[in-house]
Amino acid sequence: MARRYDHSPSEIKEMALNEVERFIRADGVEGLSIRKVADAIRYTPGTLYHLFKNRNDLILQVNNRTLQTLQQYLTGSEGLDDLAPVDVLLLLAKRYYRYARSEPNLWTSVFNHSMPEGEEVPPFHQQQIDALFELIEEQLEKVTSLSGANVVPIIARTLWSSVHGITHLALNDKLFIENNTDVEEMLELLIKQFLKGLSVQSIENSETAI
Amino acid sequence: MARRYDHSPSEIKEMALNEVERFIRADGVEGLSIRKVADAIRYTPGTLYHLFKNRNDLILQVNNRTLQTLQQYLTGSEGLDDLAPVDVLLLLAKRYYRYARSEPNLWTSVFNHSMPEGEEVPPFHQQQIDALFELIEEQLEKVTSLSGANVVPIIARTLWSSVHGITHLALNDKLFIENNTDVEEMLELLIKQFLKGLSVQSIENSETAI
DNA sequence: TCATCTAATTAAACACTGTTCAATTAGATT
DNA sequence: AATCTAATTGAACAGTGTTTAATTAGATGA
Repeated sequence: MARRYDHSPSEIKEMALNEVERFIRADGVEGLSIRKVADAIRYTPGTLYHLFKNRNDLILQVNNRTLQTLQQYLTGSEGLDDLAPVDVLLLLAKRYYRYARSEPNLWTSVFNHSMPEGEEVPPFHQQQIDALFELIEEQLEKVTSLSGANVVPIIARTLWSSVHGITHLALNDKLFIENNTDVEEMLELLIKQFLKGLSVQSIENSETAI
Repeated sequence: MARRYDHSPSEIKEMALNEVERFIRADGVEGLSIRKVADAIRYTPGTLYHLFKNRNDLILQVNNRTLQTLQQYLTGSEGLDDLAPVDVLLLLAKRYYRYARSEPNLWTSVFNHSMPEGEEVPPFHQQQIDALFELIEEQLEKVTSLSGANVVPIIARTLWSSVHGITHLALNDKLFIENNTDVEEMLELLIKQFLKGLSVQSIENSETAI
């Protein structure tokens, strides 16, 4: 059988990606099998290889979806506008962690993924990640002591990588003091101390104790 | 052929783990194949399954080795004793990052690893990770404003998770502003601001600008 | 309407993978 | 020398990603 036209190419892509997402959500990237995906949408592996470059392509596209969902999860239900920048950052950090907790396999798939040797992270994916950092930059710009500074992108990435690190270790059970460690408190600690540190610097108080 | 006694069980284990390490170092965890390991040490997969529980067991034991090496890399060549705590933390952070850069696949194997569903991180591995955090706690204890505080373990994990996060994103090319972003400067920024924030708090300056 | 063309789809093959297990056999024990 | 035991093997099972030649449904042109 050939040229069934049961579905348009983009319909098949959509169906495939939905299934890939389902498999990753349930069992992580390791639980993803092209044959199973093909079965689920009632096509064969060959058709998938016609529409996607390879397994990695499938994963990458679902990862991009996940980043979009995450972005919405972070910005959604707004009400961020009338909060102080610190509090917005705090809320974003907690939401970042909560999303990771709610979709550990999808989140892990995004951030444990790395391109096969020689291949570059495709631009559409880079942009999606940059968009995330922009949320943080936006808030940092509002902190008077930093507005207009061209260090903002670096500060944003430093702060957010830290939030990311706490989330990453917590999710992989590598953080334990006792198992009731409150991760959200750690996020609060991080953001408050880091921003306090920044404000001190800008107020020219550099040589305080330690 | 059976009961060759060419090598003792622990010799075979040692040889196997050396090969596993070689494969992970070269091609990452995905490049690891039990059959290839067996071939390399001139035994068969069955023998490996006699000495190890399964593939995950192999990985876990090499990951533990890696953590030991990392620990040595961090503490080695001493000379840390006559530095200020901040500077020790700075040095440790940079070494952490540099080690990750020098052995990206081994480092990634440790921190992207998670146990199969239902299984717990074995104690010997937990302890190895705790030992890492203790290095940080040790320095934080020396910061006068914190000595004796029972929050030290949490502060240590917060700070170190942040260092970890920066390293993690940098290693997976998810940090880019421009590709010449200086990661070590970010680590410096993080640690300095975070510690500055802490000292401000302890000096009772809580409500400074922002 | 019918032959031709084209591109979507398939089945089959290739070279792998982790894991299990019955059969073998080298060396220790009696 | 016969028996026992446990280390080691080979073969089998049930998968995996990927490539390719063959098929064929539907569009195109005569």
